[in-house]
Amino acid sequence: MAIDTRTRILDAAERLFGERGFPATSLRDITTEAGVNVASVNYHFGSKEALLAEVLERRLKPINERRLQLLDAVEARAGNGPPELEAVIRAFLSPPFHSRGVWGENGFQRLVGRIHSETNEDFRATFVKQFNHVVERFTAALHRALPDLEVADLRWRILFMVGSMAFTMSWGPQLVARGSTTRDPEDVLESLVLYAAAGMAAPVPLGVPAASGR
Amino acid sequence: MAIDTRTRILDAAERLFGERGFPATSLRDITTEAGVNVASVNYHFGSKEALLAEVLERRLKPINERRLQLLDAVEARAGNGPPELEAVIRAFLSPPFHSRGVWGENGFQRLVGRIHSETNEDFRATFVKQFNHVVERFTAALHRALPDLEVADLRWRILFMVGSMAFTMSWGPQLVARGSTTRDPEDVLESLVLYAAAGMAAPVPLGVPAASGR
DNA sequence: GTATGATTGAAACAAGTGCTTGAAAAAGAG
DNA sequence: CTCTTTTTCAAGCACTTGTTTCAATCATAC
Repeated sequence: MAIDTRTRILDAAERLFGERGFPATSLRDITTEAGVNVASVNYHFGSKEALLAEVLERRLKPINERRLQLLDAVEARAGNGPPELEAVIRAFLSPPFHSRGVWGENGFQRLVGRIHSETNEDFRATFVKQFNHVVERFTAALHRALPDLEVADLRWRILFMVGSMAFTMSWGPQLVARGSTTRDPEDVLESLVLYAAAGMAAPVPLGVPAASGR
Repeated sequence: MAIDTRTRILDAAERLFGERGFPATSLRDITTEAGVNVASVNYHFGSKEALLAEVLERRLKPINERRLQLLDAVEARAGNGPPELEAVIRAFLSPPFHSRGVWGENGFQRLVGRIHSETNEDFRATFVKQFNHVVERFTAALHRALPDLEVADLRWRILFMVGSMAFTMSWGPQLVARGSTTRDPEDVLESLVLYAAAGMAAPVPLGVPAASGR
């Protein structure tokens, strides 16, 4: 059955890309693990890179849809007033944490944390484009929640937040494994939300807008 | 001259690893760029992986030394009292920002952001070990600055902070290039310090220590 | 000078890469 | 059943990978 082969390839690729990285995983690794023929990857997906794109999209699409859905709810609740900061941040951060098998296991979260490193610029550009809409909506919401913060500053802080999230996805399992800290993912998410909310609301840097001396 | 060949290989490797990633960069890419023979890599370093280790150490060692030096100063200034939170964080974050050629250019910072993704577990373990001493000293200092925060929580927040830093190194240049925000590195560092300090000082999650319901 | 050791160079090594081929098998439609 | 389309398979494609070999070259000491 065709669809079964496709899914098995996607599952194996997700696990192995997450574990070893994209360039370090060969099509033979994937097809061996999936128990299918090498040629089936090119038959079903066209190329190794197209396979990666589909691995990513399969998980990211529902995550981003969920983010927007949660943001809609937060904004509806706020009416005409500014949305609540912590709620906006939670809407952004919680979906990836609740996407199945967060810690290690299927390895998808680790994969996300490393997209930047392992793909060429063209691929990255199309990947980022997928996020643009989501990022812009959240930027706007955060701007309303934090009117005193310049958008330029806000963009940096969003990058900081995404970095914390991605890094937690990548290294979190290792941190937990070493036993120096133990918490279930829900607690980690909560901790991250509080951290990010406080960071977002941090005092604005001194100096005048741009071109300020240091 | 031997030392010159070594350095040229290191420089080329640093640039290319940073730009394309470790697995995606071949020894021939490196030696071509460096203008040396392929065999010289194995002659001088032993293997591709050993080359990576030396590329990392060359930059990371002075950065970590500088971090400890700055932390010493902060702690000396604090005397017997708790060190100032923001100063501790600045001691940790500023050295990599001041290590030559921060934004893109030589690409080392980007390389750091992606170590996790592109190396096997053994390599990663030895890499992390290099950091242990630094991380432990900063964990202790932050614990004194934030006595109400449990160490388990603190470790997560340090991970968040490192994530923000690594991500800023990786994606920052791209963000700047897109023009949606412009700031010189010094301002970005300042922004990151304020963000991290606020996050660190965020209220402690509800619930009792461990095993709390959610 | 020659001898000694460290470095470089062109060429080749075996192994692995992503991808294609063309025939066999399976599935679906009439 | 037959005919057609979709899917699988073993084999092979041209090419690249990290690493090794061994003779040529360099620097230095005697």
